[in-house]
Amino acid sequence: MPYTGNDIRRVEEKWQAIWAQKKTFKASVDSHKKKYYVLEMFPYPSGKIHMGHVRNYTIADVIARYKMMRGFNVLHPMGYDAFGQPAENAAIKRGVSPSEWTYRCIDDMRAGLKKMGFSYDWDRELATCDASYYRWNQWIFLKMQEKGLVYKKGSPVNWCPSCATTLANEEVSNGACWRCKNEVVQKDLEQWYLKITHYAEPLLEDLRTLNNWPSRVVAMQENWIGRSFGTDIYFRIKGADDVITVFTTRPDTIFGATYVTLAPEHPLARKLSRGTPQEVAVAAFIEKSAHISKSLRMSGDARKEGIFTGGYAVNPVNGEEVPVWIGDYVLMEYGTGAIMAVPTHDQRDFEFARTHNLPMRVVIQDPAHPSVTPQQMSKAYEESGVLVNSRQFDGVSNEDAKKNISEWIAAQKMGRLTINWRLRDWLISRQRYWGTPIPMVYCEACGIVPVPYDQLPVKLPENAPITGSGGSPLAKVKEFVDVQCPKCGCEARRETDTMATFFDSSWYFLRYCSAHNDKEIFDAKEAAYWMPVDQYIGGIEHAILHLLYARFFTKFLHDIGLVVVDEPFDRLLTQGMVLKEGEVMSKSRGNVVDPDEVIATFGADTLRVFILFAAPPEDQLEWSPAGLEGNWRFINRIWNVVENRYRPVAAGNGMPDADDKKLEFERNAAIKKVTDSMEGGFKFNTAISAVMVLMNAVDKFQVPDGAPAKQAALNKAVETAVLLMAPFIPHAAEELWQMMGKNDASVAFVAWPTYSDDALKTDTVRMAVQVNGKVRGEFEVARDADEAVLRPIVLADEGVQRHIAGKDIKKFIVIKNKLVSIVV
RNA sequence: GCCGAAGUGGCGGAAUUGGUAUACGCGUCGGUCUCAAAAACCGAUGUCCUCACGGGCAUGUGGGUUCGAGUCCCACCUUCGGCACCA
Repeated sequence: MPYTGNDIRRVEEKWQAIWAQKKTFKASVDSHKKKYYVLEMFPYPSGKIHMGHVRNYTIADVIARYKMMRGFNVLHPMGYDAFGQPAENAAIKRGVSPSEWTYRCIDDMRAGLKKMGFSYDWDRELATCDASYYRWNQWIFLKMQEKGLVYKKGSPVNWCPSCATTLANEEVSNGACWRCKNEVVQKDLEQWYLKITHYAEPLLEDLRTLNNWPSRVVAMQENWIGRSFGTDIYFRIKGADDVITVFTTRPDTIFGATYVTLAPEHPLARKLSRGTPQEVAVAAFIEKSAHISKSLRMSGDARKEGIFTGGYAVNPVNGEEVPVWIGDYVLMEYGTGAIMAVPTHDQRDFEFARTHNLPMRVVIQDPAHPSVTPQQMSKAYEESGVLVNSRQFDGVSNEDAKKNISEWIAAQKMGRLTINWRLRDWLISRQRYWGTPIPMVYCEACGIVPVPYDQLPVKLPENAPITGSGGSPLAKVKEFVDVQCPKCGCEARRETDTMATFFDSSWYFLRYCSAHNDKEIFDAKEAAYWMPVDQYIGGIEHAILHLLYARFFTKFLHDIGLVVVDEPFDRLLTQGMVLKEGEVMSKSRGNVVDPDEVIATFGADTLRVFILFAAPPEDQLEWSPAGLEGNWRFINRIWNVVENRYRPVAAGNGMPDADDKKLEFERNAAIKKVTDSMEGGFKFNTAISAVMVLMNAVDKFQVPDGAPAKQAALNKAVETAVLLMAPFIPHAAEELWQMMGKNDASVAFVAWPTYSDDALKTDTVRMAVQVNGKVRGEFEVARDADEAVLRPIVLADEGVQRHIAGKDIKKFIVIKNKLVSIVV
């Protein structure tokens, strides 16, 4: 009977019920067993699970189940990243409270996850919107505050008008909001920040230890943190006490600095113009720059607008007085907001200088044009060369000069060596309701006061008016806002912003270690046992955002002595997207395939096999109904063999014939191939194909009536196939294991099959013969045959003779058991 | 511009890391079974020349190393992703 519709549902539901009832996948600390922590990036509960979830979690589940069979003590938890804006949008649109909507979605997600048969320890399930979870967000915030890593400051921030909230730098991509894709604007606001920059160095350096992360993720984080070594150089203002500090990575060009450029926002920009004829024009220019959006100002074809301040600065290396300009291409937020301009050797400065008719001087000689004058140049010379016009450094290569000049400048106190980071502190306050309240209180007398630890959690009130616009909803909840100052007891008011939801997900992997601890954030001993996460799986979209924040939190919690490790995720796998007709599945495109419908016809096991077989886990995956059916057929073939050909038999003890040996070879080869595929980076597609090859051999293998030895050989091969497939098709595997009369409680913990190298050594091998690099023949010869044996056989062959007849044999190369290469 | 990943049949993709390129699956074609169809099973399937035996050409392009290159080296091309007026 084929394994179809109702049958599949019956079997899958049966085993899901058994796993739930017996808590088959409950994990607990066992110091005698080696642990393995498998984690997938937990979902935002927005409704039912989709194919992206299915792929992500199937990958994780197969790894978890494989490791169980390998004897590891596996922790495989699941939870919900439950705070966030969609819940508020749902509240506005449907009139349900964010809480109600979220918990309803969680129920739907959970049902979908259970239907897939994932091996979670459900006792560790958590949702970040539970007060039992977010109180520890507040706890971490206060700890960070205690350690000086939290501050509030007013400055220009990223503001998404459509989401009506601030955004972290990491949440802005190409000037657009990561969530709604609308344009982000700058706004001056006072906001809470976490000093992630305090960890810039270890966050960058420790990337080198993450050898099991995809190199592109490492590269992306490197780019994001963006360290550049350089030199700060002090330019005194002529006729004033002020000093302009410029940052440069090209101190070798200092003698070619013919002017200085300030960002429009630079504090000295306006000041320098005071009392000069430029004063009015400068004020107008600064005003104008302030009103141009950042993305427009930074856009590719920028025009290099600027204006002379009227002031002059002194180049410390040669005492030269150079004009100070304001240029819109200089950014206040990078370096010092001021640069020394070297138009001959920096393309941007070159364009600016040409536009505004500023002086230039060549200080690095282009070997191809040794006597070129600035007037003759059509662009800046940014390559290497020898210094000229640079006094005592003339004749030095610019590579050496970088070091020599910067050290000389530092020694002369004309500047100092410095490091600049691209990474900015993490803006975490959001003007939204559905998030963790920031545990701070404003008191007239005491200022900003942290909520004492024993008053946690600061609970999110149920009844805030949510409109999606017009400031923090919590500000309108009087009972929430009004509070006594924890310090002096006077009337005070609570902070009404909530935390960015990336705060919640920055440490959830630690909470899983003791998910229901209500005394501490987590049990340090449990965390010491389970951490780090051995294998983390999730989408590439978190390459910077979540993965950077989680690393930051882990380092902080390590530094305050709570966790042993200082990197949370040992191995990282970023799964590819699921496409249909070449496009990402999405509601707006109307090309989504509902996992439920697939499960209803073919079962979760088929869906799992399809999604793993169709492409390597990191690659994009194209949805294919035909492929899905092919994978269902494959499961059916195993099912049919167990049902129709597997017969319990007393171990036969006849001599194995050639067929038996062949089957035993295939069985061992399959074990080796599947094991290697799993160990060598979870190449599920080749693992499954190896079992397909084994099943092809099983199908060909004949068992005549009354041949117990042959029956036993077949049984052994079928049992192996079921075990090798067990991580992939957990429901069918359990059922088949039972059908074969095994009485293990669950196939999930039956030991992974092992292979013997002896069985893989056949008596004879097929070898190819090449003549002058081209394959001209094939031979079946005894294993390990050497040249003495091979030479006569090979040379006698007609096909080979045809190509070597009448020619001298120059070389006769034997690659044992593989091929013979003849050169004539 | 800088950094990262990748280019293999009609399609998804294999290739023990320098050793018989195209495993496995999908699709297509042919066959068995059937009144017929579906399902299932069996066989064929890179491409060109040849009735055939055979042979030529094929892993983005062009070179190189080697008895032997999808794999190593050099120079390109294309695609995807990240960063970017970052001084």
